[in-house]
Amino acid sequence: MKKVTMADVAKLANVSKSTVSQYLNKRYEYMSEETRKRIAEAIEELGYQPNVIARSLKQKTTATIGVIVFNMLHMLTTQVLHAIEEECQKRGFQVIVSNSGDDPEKEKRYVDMLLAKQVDGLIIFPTGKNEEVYRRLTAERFPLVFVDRMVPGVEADSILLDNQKAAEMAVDYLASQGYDRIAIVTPPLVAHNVPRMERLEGFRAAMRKRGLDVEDGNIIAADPDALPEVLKQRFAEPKRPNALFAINDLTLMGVLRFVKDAGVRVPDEVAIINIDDVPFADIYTPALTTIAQPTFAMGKKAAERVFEQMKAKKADGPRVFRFSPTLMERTSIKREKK
Amino acid sequence: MKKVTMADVAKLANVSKSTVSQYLNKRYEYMSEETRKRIAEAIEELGYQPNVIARSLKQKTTATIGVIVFNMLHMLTTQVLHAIEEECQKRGFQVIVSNSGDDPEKEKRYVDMLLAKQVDGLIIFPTGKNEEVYRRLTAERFPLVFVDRMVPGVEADSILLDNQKAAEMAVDYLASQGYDRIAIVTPPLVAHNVPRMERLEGFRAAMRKRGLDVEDGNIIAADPDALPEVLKQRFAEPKRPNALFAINDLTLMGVLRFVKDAGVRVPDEVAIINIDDVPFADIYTPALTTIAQPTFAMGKKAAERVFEQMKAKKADGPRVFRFSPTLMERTSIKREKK
DNA sequence: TTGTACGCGTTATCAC
DNA sequence: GTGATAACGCGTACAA
Repeated sequence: MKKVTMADVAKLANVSKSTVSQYLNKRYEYMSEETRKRIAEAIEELGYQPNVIARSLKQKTTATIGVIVFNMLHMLTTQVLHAIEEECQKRGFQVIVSNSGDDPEKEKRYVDMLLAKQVDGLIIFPTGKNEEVYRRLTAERFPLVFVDRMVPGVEADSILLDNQKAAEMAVDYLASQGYDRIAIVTPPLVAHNVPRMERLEGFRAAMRKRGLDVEDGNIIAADPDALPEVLKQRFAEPKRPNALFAINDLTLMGVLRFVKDAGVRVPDEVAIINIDDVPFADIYTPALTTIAQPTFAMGKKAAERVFEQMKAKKADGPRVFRFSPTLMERTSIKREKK
Repeated sequence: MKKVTMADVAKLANVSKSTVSQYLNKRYEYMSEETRKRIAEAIEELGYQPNVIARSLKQKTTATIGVIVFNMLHMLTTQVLHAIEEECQKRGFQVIVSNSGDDPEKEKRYVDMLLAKQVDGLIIFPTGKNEEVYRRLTAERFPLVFVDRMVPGVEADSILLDNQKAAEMAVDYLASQGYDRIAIVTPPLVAHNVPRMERLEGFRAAMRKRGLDVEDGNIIAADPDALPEVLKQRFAEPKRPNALFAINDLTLMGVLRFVKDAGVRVPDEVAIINIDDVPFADIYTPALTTIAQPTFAMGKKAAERVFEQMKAKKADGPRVFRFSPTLMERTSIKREKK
């Protein structure tokens, strides 16, 4: 069934393969009205579908880009992916998605597989622990864009949230409403996780600027699962925080779990703000004030950059794109406190 | 850089392309220890990467499957996709993801594109409005699996929730706790959307079995956006429902929006249950009782079926796989009411 | 305007 | 054991 080839069409239309090829590539000027019609009919009759593989072999381009993410289940990933896919479809490209599960070994394997499949570009949500692999790519000027995290020492386009600003936004808003004992809640801090560190740094800087203390006890780092317990302990100590800044949606879940279990009232006893605009933010009680990432714009940009790199064979210098977060003011923070 | 080909390796190792090919396909018996070593070295030295495209052209198989979903942003989609990807990676396959946005035209285009790219199989979350396309596929015995929705009249493997059972589960649980005025909340009912109809049917059947009335006013169908308003009106009428059964996560959001805005207390004034285990179910107050779909198992099965179809060239008869939902008992329903 | 011949990188089939 | 040589399906000079 699928064995209909150009040759078959040519034969039926009484022309040569090359003419059919011309037709397929819309170079109609090179043929008579007559033959054009015959070819069209032949194609229709046979239900001919060009074999993209054969074309790729010749042209060394597959109209496919590879995306490797470190966690497919993250909402951010889903949304960015969605935008990437949309942007690619517009250009007739398709997307191969791979999930590294944050495992550098897997990530490396997938890069190789994707390369072997001759993808025209790569968008990676990097584990961050494969410098050599990334570098090999950039050295060859292979179209590459990092998303969400960036890799120090690797010169590639990177699409990132303006993490410092996001943290600052949180602190500023909280402080402006009169909160002074603000704690940051984060997954364990690891140096290679740039955004995490940037958010912490932004937090520190903003607190300093506002003349607020950052006590050690108010940097709460724990795995999401352990978080409720850790928070419980912290709240048993003196000088409880009166505001919690969750660094992402996962830690937010830990925070919410805690306030629910411990019966801590929001925002009366503690205010909550977080990065990532979770879908249930405004049906939650109280509605959650959040700092949203422009996920769609980020995905779109990522795709655009790959295409630009594909076009411009010369490297126009890797760039870092910082996207501004948006404060979604709701009610998990009391206004004008004090 | 990437132009290292088999010929280069062959030259460097002083053998012919065929021998290199043998080596690559691990047919070591056919060569001396000696040459084998030389080839290995040559490959290493040149950093040779086989060109999968060329191989595909010859073998007519791409180790790639295509997935077309109707809404990439749905959580169900994400989770099923994740399982599919994992299952494919195990077998060295990769996944091209396309989003139809529930637009039949787009869906059709993507099927064609994917076919042109010679994918070895297709997993589709179907719009349901492309019967001819689907049928063309099954007629050619092309490996095809439907997920989430099924298409009447098209004989293909389908991975589905046991929708009747899910609805029954909701009604049974609600009834067993003493609720009698149960309303079903759903997006607009359209005939080609099989799961939606099945859930409604299951609801009706279960109510009948329990001897409960289904008043017209208690079948609440509206677009998610309009839902809060529609519910508000319904609750202004006499004989309010004392329990709401949301058919999926989207309508659940509408329901929650409504109870929040209208200040209706859950579960005191109205109980809530829904299909789809939303991530915030147990940090919500009250914790949401839900009926979870085994998304991971469903995705895994979908992938497995494609592979089985690929293997067994003869059609072993299309099958429908019904997955049993799980009741996640939480607190949005009062126990032992009355 | 249309046809011929060759190349793309592999694999398969035979000889040697 | 190893090596020519012919496919695979399409694009493209170049010739006609």
